[in-house]
Amino acid sequence: MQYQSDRFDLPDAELRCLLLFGDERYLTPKGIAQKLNVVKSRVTKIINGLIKKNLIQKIKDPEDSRVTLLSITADGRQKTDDINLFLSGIHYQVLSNIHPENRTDLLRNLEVLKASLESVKELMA
Amino acid sequence: MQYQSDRFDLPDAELRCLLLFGDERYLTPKGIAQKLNVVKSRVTKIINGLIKKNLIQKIKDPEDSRVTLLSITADGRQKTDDINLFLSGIHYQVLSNIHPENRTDLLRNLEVLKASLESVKELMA
DNA sequence: CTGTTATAGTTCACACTATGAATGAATTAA
DNA sequence: TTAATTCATTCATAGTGTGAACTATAACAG
Repeated sequence: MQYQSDRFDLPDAELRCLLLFGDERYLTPKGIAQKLNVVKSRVTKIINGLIKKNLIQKIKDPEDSRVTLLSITADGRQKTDDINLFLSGIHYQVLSNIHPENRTDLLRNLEVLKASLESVKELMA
Repeated sequence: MQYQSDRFDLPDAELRCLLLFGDERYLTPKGIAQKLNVVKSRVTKIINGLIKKNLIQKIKDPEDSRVTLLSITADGRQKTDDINLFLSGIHYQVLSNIHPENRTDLLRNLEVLKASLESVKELMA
């Protein structure tokens, strides 16, 4: 993650947040908090950073003035495009280093590991 | 890691640091910095936390009074024993959730993934 | 032997991630 | 129309981490 921060002049959390706008037109702090799995007050700070950098903008929901609607700006769109391009490149490279005949096997094994870890996590909750 | 912190009343970094004393009798801040892969000033803080909690202690190296020798206390030893017991339990559970006939396969695949990730990391350095 | 030069550790300012309590504002429900 | 709920923000707090400046000690070179 350090790479991304340095490369794109964005703290890690802001980068992750910005990328959420690829999927949806408008996001609310509450929704972002859920997606990023952090608390709302944290989202406030992240958002402020992105607004200060002119990557997203904020309007009030006309339906319910308690809620804030966040949308990405043109600058922000440019930035996410750059980031996604970079990430795709990495993903492609990682993939190309793994022989095609090993890939399904690898994925299956990762699932096995994941399932095991999650079941232990269950036990501890 | 959150589990450990809560369970053992130790911040993550302090826990990791304390566990280093399983291997060696005396550690220096410099050596700890290398093992934890952080900067020396960070180690100073971590160490102070552990000393305050009476888990490690500090003496001056009689050979070279620039260097500080850190060693674990009885309390600290007790704590590491607890932690290691807990960790062993988890490791055992994780392992027991993975069918023995899959284990070597899993390890092999993780190596494949690791190698791939590392070679990409190389490219970017 | 004495002045560099290097090494070990600390302090401090800074940046970032994250939580939770308290607050203000708007909405919903009784 | 109160009362309860919801949304977002602010603030205090805790933690991880870096890097520059500084102190003290040790090693080295003339």
